[in-house]
Amino acid sequence: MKASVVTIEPGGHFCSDCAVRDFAVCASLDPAELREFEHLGRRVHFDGGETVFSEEDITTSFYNLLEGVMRLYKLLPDGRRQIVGFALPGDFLGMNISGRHNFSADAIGTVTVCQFAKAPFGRFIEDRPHLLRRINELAIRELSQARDHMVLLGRRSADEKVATFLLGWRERLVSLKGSSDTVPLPMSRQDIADYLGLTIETVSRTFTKLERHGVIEIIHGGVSLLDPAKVEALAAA
Amino acid sequence: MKASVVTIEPGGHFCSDCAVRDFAVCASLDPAELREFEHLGRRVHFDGGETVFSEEDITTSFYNLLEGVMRLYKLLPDGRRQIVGFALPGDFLGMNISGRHNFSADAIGTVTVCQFAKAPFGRFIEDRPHLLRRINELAIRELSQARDHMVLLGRRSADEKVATFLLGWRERLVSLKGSSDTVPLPMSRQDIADYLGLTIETVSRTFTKLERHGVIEIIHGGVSLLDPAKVEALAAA
DNA sequence: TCCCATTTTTGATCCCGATCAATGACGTCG
DNA sequence: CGACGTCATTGATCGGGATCAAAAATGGGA
Repeated sequence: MKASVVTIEPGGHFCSDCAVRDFAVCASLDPAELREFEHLGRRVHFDGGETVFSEEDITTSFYNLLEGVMRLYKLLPDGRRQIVGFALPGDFLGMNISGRHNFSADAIGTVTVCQFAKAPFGRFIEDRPHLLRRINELAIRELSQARDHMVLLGRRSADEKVATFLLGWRERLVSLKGSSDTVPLPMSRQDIADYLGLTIETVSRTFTKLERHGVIEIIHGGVSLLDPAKVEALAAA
Repeated sequence: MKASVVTIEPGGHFCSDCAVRDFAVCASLDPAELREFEHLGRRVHFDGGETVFSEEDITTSFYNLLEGVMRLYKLLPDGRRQIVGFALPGDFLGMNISGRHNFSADAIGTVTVCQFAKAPFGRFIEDRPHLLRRINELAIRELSQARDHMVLLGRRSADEKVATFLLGWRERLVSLKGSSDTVPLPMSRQDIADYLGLTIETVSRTFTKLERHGVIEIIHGGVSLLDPAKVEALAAA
């Protein structure tokens, strides 16, 4: 994990043709507000493996993910890692009440974020309840996902975990890029293991087992769901 | 789990002398608003074991817990249960975006809630951004707790889980009732197991082991922390 | 192209926590 | 008070997933 070397894009970007305009926080803003909002955020790039912010860092910015995938995780003092989620375009990161981030966030592959300084963003929200409502909506959705993930971590077997992960990840990609039985997996096996509360070996073995049974095909950078119904049956169990 | 037979208190309750006035959602309301707010909620009692609302039920009310403890949980189709949290006085329940509750909630022992019909409550929030901000704050705090719990479920050993649970539960009680090394545990061993992603036997054995080592004393309806530092050491590991 | 570092897969073995089973401790009701 | 139902504890055994170890695949970079 190297130091976070960011590159700042020159100007010339407009919220109105932003890729996540319609489903990120900014979806709640009207065209006039959007022009004002535009001045608050700036696009920043991160390379794969770079850390965007760390747990316990004082929060100075919020982030709107525009492109790429991020892993969000917490570490125990002895180095054990739990990935609490993967962020995709449209996800809004950095909200907290302690003034510090409560998890770390790394880029997986190249990432583009829209970065907002905390204070100006806070002032902008102040008299725009619809934006606050939007943020609240996103928080509540995340909370629901977090609870689902607790069930997975606490009560599901390795097979169920992997099957549930594949379906859930596919579902999220579907809503971004449309339906497909080919599921790209930009994250490493170790990332998947740390997300599912397993070891890398168990994840690898489970993938291999699913492939042997003709349920999936392991392809470069992802898997292909040969028998989606079977995957769903495994996840439902 | 019997049918939820509720008893509705007669009138005569005032938000101004409500026990949770200062730290629940209503903490964000000024005295004038509070008088209006008063008409929206009504106090309802539940006996131990009664279900206040169920996962997948259409949300018709929100709840502000006034007295008692609740278990919040999700069930898998085959009956496995994951408790996603315990609610204490001041906790606000029922927010969701799907229009359905995404977990079930039972009373553990006798419980009093302040129940709000969804529509009037929604209307009341509409032009009161400070209340919305308060709700958002509570959601974000819960999200942070949810992430902490994911780390526990995915990456901690049984001993660590139990020690972390005891400390976390004590901490929550401290902020309600003040400090004490005696930790009341109103929930059953099965509840604790389903919260920690363990079996009842493992929870029981871990308690016994901690007692044998002189770390805790198991008392009627709870435990006493004989060596809090040792418990913290176990939880930190 | 080959080399070397990293990641993934596969194999062998172990152990923590689950499961199966029985006993003990309460509380409640007749 | 004693019988019974529920919950908690304890014991014996099992097994899923972890750990330890090595081989295979992948991917840059010179």
